[in-house]
Amino acid sequence: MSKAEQTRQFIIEKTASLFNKNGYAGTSLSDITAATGLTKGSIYGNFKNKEEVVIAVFKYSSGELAKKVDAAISAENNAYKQLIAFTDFYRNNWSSMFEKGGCPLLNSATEVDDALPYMKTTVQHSFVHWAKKVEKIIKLGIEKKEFNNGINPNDYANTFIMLIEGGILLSKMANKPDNLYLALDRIVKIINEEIVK
Amino acid sequence: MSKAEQTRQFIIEKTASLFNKNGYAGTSLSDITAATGLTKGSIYGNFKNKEEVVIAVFKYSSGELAKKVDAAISAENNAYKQLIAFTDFYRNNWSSMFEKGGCPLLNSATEVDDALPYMKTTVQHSFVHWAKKVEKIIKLGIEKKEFNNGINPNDYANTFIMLIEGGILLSKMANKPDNLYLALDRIVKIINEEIVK
DNA sequence: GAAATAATATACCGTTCGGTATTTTTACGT
DNA sequence: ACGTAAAAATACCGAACGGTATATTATTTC
Repeated sequence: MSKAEQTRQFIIEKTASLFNKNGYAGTSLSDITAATGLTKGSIYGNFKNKEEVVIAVFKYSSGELAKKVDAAISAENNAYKQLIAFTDFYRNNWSSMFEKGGCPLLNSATEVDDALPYMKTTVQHSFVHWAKKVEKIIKLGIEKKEFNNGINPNDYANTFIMLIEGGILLSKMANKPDNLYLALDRIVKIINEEIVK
Repeated sequence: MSKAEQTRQFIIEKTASLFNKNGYAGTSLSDITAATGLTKGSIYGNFKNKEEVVIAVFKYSSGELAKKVDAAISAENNAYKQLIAFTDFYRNNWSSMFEKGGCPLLNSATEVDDALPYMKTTVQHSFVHWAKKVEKIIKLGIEKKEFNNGINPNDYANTFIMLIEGGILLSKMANKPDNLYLALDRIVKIINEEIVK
């Protein structure tokens, strides 16, 4: 990794929670220089403008989250355990996520949809990709005869995502994980009562 | 209503969807003067600073939403019908809500929680108030023996809110109401299978 | 280790930011 | 209809904004 690539990565990592906490419009270039200890010249030597930083940071933040979720899921060897591991991931990691400003998909989605058109498709893809991941587990469960085959995997995937994002929103607001836990319990209930044979 | 009160209200109404679409940090005073046709002098004659506009606009936006939800609910005469009317409200009004930038509670919550401390408690109260409203209907249903009495009204109220906010988030991102409908269907299913006797 | 190149810092650009005295206009009570 | 008080427009403030040309300092490559 060249010096430039190192610096680029350094900027992205130091800026990630800044953007996630204060938003894209709420984070200035001076905030970025302060957080990194670098100067504007250095930032603009590695990114052509603020937009490019925003996009790179979102891809990093959502990518890191996806990687961790994937790791939790792929540690299990059947569809049921994988779905439970998926819910457990949020049960175990909400605290560190909240410290970094919450779910980057949730935060970016609300800021982006009307205000930053250049980011909207990127965030859209993240949600679709997330749903596809959950969907795939459910489809695997159906294939392996673990799960009922009359169900709609995409609907269940989206239901889980809505519950998780809603749970994060309410828990973040209340400064306690109760509602997120409630949402995760609801997901587990749905898995046991409607998905599993 | 004095001229000043009229102007104040005019500014609030014209600015509401601006803030809801572009965020508080993403909306400048020039945006406000452009939207109202007024000058900075006039804005600052009616509000002491931008913060005060932000607070007034959030109270207006969330208040208008609450009024409409209340109207939909109070048109019904029993707890079950009221809960269904609550879900139907979003089924019937998502389109106009999306045009104005989506749910002001959702949008404000994500921007506010780490960045605008002076707004956080205000938004928190809105969520609590919302949950209390739904909770009250469920409690009424229990009192009137319409609903099971072993259930936790607060948990169900929060589950519904999480599903609605998650549904709005995903539907707004996808530019179609499918997932919001899915969330609302899930709420109805819960009402029928777990709440109603 | 020196030359070439890449990366960072400096100093500055024009613009927009939130905010404010002051003047002008409008609304209102009599 | 007129005088007064309230409201809105004008013109401006310093600071911060995103961005850039140039100079300086590291880092490669031979």
